[in-house]
Amino acid sequence: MILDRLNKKLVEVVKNKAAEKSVEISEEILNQIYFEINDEESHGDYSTSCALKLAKTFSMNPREVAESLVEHLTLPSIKSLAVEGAGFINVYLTSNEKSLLLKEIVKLDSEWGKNEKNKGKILIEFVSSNPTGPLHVGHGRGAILGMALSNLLENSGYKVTKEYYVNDAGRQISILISSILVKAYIKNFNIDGMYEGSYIHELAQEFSKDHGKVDIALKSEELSDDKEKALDQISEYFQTNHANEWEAAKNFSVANILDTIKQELHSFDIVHDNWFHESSLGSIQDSDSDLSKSLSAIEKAGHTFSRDDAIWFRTTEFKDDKDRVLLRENGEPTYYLTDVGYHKNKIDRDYDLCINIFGADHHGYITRLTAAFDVMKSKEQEIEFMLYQLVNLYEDGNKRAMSTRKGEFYSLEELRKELGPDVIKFFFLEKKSDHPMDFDINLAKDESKNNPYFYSQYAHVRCCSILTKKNFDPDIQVDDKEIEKNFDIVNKLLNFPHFLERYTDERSPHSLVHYVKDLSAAFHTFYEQNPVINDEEKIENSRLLLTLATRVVLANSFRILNVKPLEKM
RNA sequence: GCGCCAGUAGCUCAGCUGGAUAGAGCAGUAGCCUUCUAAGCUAUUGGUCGGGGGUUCGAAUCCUCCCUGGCGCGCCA
Repeated sequence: MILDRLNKKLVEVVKNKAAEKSVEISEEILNQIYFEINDEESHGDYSTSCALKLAKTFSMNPREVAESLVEHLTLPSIKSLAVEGAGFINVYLTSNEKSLLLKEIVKLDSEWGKNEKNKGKILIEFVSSNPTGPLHVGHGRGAILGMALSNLLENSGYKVTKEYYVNDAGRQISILISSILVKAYIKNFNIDGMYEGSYIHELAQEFSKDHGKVDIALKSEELSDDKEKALDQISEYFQTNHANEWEAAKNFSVANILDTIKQELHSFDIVHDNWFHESSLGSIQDSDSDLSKSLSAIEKAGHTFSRDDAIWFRTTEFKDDKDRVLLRENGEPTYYLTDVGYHKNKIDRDYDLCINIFGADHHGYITRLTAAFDVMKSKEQEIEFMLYQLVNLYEDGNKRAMSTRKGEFYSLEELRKELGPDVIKFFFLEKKSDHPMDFDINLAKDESKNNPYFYSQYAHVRCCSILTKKNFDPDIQVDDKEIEKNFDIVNKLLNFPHFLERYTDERSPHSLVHYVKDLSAAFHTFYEQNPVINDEEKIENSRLLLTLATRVVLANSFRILNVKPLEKM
């Protein structure tokens, strides 16, 4: 890549200069010796401010430093170099170099933008919503983010495993099963806190069809006034008196709801490689289970203590505000311990990096999970978190009301049926994830340039439409002037791999969306001002080259964003 | 009270590992269709980057204090 060559050369020249002057350049400054990509033609294709940073070390003024570096910065692809402003060095590439690079893009096609620089194994966990109901819009944001980030990471060489953690044990699941059994067998019985909604009704109906009549002796009058206690009493009742039905209902409902979730994710082209069940972590009684292994790992490291008959993890040693219980007074593991056990399992599967995508309301969890991870991990393993905030739906300028009378969030399925999956993906990815988002439904439905999704797709469609009429011919000469005329578009296309690298390192898929919008805008401008199909063969072929390269880059970007590029509209 | 995230144009947001005049879209204003889809393009109006200090050649970007908003602070999951 041209930028890599430039940077290598620059560092070499700077080091020579330092040797000549017998001065030492600090590591910190050395890391700042590089060229940046310009988005404005006035400063050339690339520029560096390294002369300003080196001024002190070299005890010269910045412009002098720049001048002395420029003398030695010669490469065949460079047309000219200039020292401008306070001491910036600007590089102008030859237009012939640009033409050659564009031809390279076209040749590489879907490979353009990929790199193999990174070798690590990454586990990325996302969605992981409880199998107690359908996905809501907020889950959708996490799902879409996770998928795009996975694609970005894979694109730059990482080996990525996408995983969904299924909370198929614990109290919420018990309440779900109770809710279904109650709905199936008892009339007019309702406790605050039980799951509701049409899906519960349907599951109950289907379950009772398969399992015939069951006599239930449970009476609401006998339950505690405390609704939380009452919920547990119901679970207990079923588990002792109707153990078979309980087991059956559990398997049936979890499988069913999980299936619904999986289908919804599939309609967004989101596919996990692995569905990890909480129940597979085993029990604390089994010393070979992940649960037990994780607990003893922390104990062995000397970070636990006993208090009130519970076992605690001294997480305050890891900047947590309070210590955390791992094993409860009653001998049962806390939710925290199961999560620690899950992460022990991830560690043992030998990933270099574990990325967790969490709803921002779970951010309080980061410190304690990191603490456990750091205690249990081996060598250079790392953990990283990405948070996503709420999505507010707006329509006609008003916030759209919550979906159900229970104040639940809008379901993802409803939104998808209203808008289609791809526009939702594009909109969700456009905003930084760790920021609450206002989603404008009217805008998402709009089919004009106001809607960035359509605007970007339309650029791709225009490329395709031209290319069906005539295609770029590599055997016909290209007019370098035509290439040079279109700085914006060429600059974006040539540096695509660098941009992707940055977005990967920054974990910022939203930047890729902005890139796509910018490239689309540059292409629309080009389209209006440069009729591609043309009598001048060389000019036509040059414009076809630009069109084809744009189509390649837009398609590759859409692929990473997990959005299907349209060829016709 | 403590912690995390944020406050940039009328609106929705980029820019934040410090760099050359703070960007885009919408909304506003003025233009462009016998020509590859006008589902588009061009020009233009609009900002003491929440406020005060500091660090330096240089701060929207780093540090610090304050103000405002969102979220979180269970032997729940």
